[in-house]
Amino acid sequence: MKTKDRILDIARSMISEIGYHGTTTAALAKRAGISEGTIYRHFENKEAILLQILQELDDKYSEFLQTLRSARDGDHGTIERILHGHVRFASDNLADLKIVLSSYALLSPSKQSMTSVIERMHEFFTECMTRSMNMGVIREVDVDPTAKTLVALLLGVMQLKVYWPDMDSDFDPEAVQFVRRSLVPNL
Amino acid sequence: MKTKDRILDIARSMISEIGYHGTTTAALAKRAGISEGTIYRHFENKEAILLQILQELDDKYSEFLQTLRSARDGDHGTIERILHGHVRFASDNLADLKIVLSSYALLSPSKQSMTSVIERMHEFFTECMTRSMNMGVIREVDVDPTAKTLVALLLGVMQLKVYWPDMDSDFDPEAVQFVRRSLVPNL
Amino acid sequence: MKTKDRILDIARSMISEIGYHGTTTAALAKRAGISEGTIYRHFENKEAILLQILQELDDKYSEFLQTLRSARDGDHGTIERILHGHVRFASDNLADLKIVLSSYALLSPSKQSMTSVIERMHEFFTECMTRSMNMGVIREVDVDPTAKTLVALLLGVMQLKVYWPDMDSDFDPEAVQFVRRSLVPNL
Amino acid sequence: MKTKDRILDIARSMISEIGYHGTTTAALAKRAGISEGTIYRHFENKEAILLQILQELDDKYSEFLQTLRSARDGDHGTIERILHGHVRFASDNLADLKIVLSSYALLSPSKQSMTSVIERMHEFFTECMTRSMNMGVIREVDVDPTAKTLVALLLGVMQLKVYWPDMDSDFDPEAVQFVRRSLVPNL
DNA sequence: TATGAATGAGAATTCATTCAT
DNA sequence: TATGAATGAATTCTCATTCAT
Repeated sequence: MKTKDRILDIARSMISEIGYHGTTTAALAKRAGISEGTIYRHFENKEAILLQILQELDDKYSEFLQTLRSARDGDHGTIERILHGHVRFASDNLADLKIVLSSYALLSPSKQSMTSVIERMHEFFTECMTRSMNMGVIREVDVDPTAKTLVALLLGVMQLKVYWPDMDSDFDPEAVQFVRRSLVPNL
Repeated sequence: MKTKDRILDIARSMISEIGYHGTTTAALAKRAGISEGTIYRHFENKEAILLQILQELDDKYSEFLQTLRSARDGDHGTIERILHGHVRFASDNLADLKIVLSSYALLSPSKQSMTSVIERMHEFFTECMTRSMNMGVIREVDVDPTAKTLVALLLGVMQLKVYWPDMDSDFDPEAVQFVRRSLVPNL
Repeated sequence: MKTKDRILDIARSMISEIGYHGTTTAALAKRAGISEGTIYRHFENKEAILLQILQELDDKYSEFLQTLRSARDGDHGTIERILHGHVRFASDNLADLKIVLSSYALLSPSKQSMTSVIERMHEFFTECMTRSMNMGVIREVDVDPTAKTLVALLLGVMQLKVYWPDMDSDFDPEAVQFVRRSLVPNL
Repeated sequence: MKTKDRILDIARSMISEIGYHGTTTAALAKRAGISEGTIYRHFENKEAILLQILQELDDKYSEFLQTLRSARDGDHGTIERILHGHVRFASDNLADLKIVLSSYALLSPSKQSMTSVIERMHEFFTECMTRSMNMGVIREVDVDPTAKTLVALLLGVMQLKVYWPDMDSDFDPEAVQFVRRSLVPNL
């Protein structure tokens, strides 16, 4: 693996475990088996490492939404697919999510990144729900605040996944059922 | 106000705004109008300040649950009351929640505190839902994972409240409706 | 002596000997018998130390000019007094001058400080020469460029004093004579 | 141009603009369009680059003195020629002079180089003035200190040229006149 | 000759904590 | 209780120099 990628990899796991401030360049270099100066050949400063991690997550989410969009067909399965997809996306990117969730209050790049994800998520949900409502596969609800509710639910699910990892097992399918019961008529 | 309380107060607002690491003892002392040494008359170290803030939040939540418990009567209104109550509790303690949410990944006392709140919340929801189910006012659902789903939803709502304050207005009632539709039969 | 003054004192001698960049905060602290952190209780950063030294030199020069102005009487002695005064001022503030001369190309505060001194010196010479010419005690010369010549001469004298200290002894009086011969008629 | 010369050229302009310490090998390599390692193919270390620049200035000055010496004829024009020549030499080698003037307090090679130039200048002036005095074209003065005064004047003129470039225009001829008035009898 | 990634010693600066008054 | 000067370990970042290719 290229040195730059090794730095990113180690940084990802360290920041997700002990936070941005707890991750010192000295410790990062040591764990990556390189000298401290080498970090600065690959990144302008420590924040740039965080930035790149966040950017990559942003890109991965964009790509994920792209996939969902292209697969969406409006039939009964859509909502499940969207929710399951998001829950899965969260599982696949736990470390990155941990980083965003734990740092976005403190570091402006993190905040921007998180806000961008949230807004795109909200927009996507609004879009899907409008479609589904027009097709009659979900109840008539106030789209915007309901989309926000879904965003909140998914944010919370991620939080629990990240910080209470023991409860994973039986939780996701029920969350999806919970949403289905609320949105799909005649269940 | 006693010096100790002033320190706590300033610390609360500073930590919630700029985080635990961003809050230096020097700045804290300056804003509190005391000398740096004085902080250490009242707290063993910086972490002890955070600890006390978290403990107070913990206590406030215990008290809040107590109130909910004593008011609970199992009739149709219960779920709304619980949810509204929690949403309100979040609004009333925004600064503290911001502190927990932004620091619990990084500092073990914060993590413990958060875990304790989550567990009690989960336990409380389980309790309430079991009761309500026995009384027939909510559908038959798998209690444990559904309680987790509710915890997740509330966690997410808090997050949005804390970090996306613009969306507050129309959001809470719809979230409650969302849950009601999912849980209350024949709506 | 107060800690701040001790820092300034040691800094003055170190910077004049080994330059601004050569003077590390670590060495400065060691020689001042304090810890490195203490420096930053008294100065915002390293440059602030240099700034203060320069400011003090600036003030001393202002005061010096004030003295010269109040003592000036326009008789034959004036030119000698001004030149001798400046030469003496240079001797009395060798360390500071060494600092300005060696750093003013590189550090903007130093440059500003030096420019300010040069401009005031030039202005003062212009003033004195105009007076003296009106009184007929010096020849009719083009005042402005001649004042610049005097500034240059004094700058050069300082340089030699600073960097070729062995030649001091017999040099100053002759420099004054040199100027007298050029400016005073019928010598 | 050979790589080595390119390095020297870029180094000259960079050091004269931002100083020796400000000129990093990384920036130097970048501006020269070569890799950092290449610098060390041509120079043992960073100081060696400075050394060579100084040596070249030294050589240029030797050559310049040679020219002056061979052109000297002792008649009335000599003093003007020497002074004008030096002023011109300064103008022609501004960047190098800036380097010496700004670094000779800090780096021993620079100091040596400067001392050598000053001493040769002093020696040359002594020589010329002795000759001229014997021929009766200048007044009877104490040669050694007067030569030092001339050195000082020229040093100062260079300083002003280098650091107060706006005043150039009308200054040089007057400086020469200033010296003539002081040294040439019956003016 | 040339490269450029890697080095590591050292620089400035920060900050929680201590302690004599 | 309160002060505030002093501490010193830790942190981020720089940069001349090396060396395998």
